[in-house]
Amino acid sequence: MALKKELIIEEALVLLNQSGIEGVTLRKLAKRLDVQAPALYWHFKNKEVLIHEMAEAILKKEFAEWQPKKQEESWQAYVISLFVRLRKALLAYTDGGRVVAGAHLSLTMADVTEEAIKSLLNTKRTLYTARLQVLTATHYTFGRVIEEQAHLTQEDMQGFHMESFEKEHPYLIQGIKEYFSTGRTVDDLFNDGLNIIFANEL
Amino acid sequence: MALKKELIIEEALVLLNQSGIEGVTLRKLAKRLDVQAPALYWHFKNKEVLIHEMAEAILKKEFAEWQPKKQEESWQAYVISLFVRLRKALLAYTDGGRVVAGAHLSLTMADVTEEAIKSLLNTKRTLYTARLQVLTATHYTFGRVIEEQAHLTQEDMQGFHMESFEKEHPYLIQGIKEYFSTGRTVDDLFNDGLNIIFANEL
DNA sequence: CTGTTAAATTTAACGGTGTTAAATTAAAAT
DNA sequence: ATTTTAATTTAACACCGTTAAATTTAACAG
Repeated sequence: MALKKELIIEEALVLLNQSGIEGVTLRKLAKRLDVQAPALYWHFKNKEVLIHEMAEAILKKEFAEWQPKKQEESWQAYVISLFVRLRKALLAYTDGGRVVAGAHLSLTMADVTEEAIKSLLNTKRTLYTARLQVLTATHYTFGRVIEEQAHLTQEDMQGFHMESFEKEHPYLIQGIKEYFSTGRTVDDLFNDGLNIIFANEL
Repeated sequence: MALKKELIIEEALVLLNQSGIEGVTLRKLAKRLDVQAPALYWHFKNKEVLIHEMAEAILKKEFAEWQPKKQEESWQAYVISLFVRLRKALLAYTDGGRVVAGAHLSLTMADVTEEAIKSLLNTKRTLYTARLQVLTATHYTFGRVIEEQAHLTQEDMQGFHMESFEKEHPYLIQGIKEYFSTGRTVDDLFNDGLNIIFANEL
């Protein structure tokens, strides 16, 4: 039976979640599909295109249905929820941030952006402000998730002197301690960043 | 004569600027240094560590000397200038954004963050707000630069229908046209994003 | 059912990658 | 001068993306 593009991407995503973007090799993917590696080249021009379609698939999982604004919800809250969903989509797969950020010209991202700008126009914002805030939030979200997913191993910690680091970065340390003591989560922190970006209406 | 770590990284950066992160291979780097590839393993545990040190070097080029706040400059303007410099540092090398974002636990980044937070404390901001805004700006800057450096080739454009895209994303298109017509540059756009993030003092 | 065309996959191979182990040379220290 | 340590080379391994050509599978026309 012939391979289906859908199936290939689905298995590639499984591979992605198992061992990250470096674990997605054509030979491993082919083995998963009970096929030889070059067979994949009938379906994709090259690996880059495959990754690109994986990125689109990751976004589509979250933004398949549009899930409109609730009655009691403000337009701003709705837009923020879009970016919360974007982050959720990226976090759903290992290295999801890097994978999707590397995929240029995503249609789904364009849809999300358009929806966000359009929604903000129901507030006092000008088109320029709306677009600017949405663009800023987009880059913020990607930068955020990419760092979140760049988990630091214990190898990174070796040769690292906590004492001197604490002495030279007191505010940084205090901020981190404050963060842990108040019981705030990384999700809260992400949300706070979004609220800063969308705080003003002009 | 023995190789010097400094020299290795410097040549690696040349290679990076010549052909991007994928062009940085140990064999090519070794050839540049008139040496065999495995010789590099005496100086670096593995390639990841090399990339990590390249990232640190990229940041150090911009943040070697600290360049204090000018008299007439506000503390907020000074902090913004720090992020302008961060972007400049990342843009100075091909794939600089990806390279530095992938390097976990950078001391220079910690220094910049600390300086930014400390500076903002000279305004009405609380430590939490200062830290939050700096963190947001950091992720924004990385996300921004990574997208800026993910230049889309003409291959990406193939199979892309501009007409239908324009119809389905009118605000996105209008924003882009507006952007080009007013003569604003990508640098202006980045700046506007920073101004949004640091707009409020609490 | 047959012959033909097109779709899909396999086999074999190429040049490249990071990395390791062991042998070897170069430099430093005793 | 001899021993020890630093630095590099040689050779090889397992893996990677990708291509060309041969081959199989499926679809279609008479």
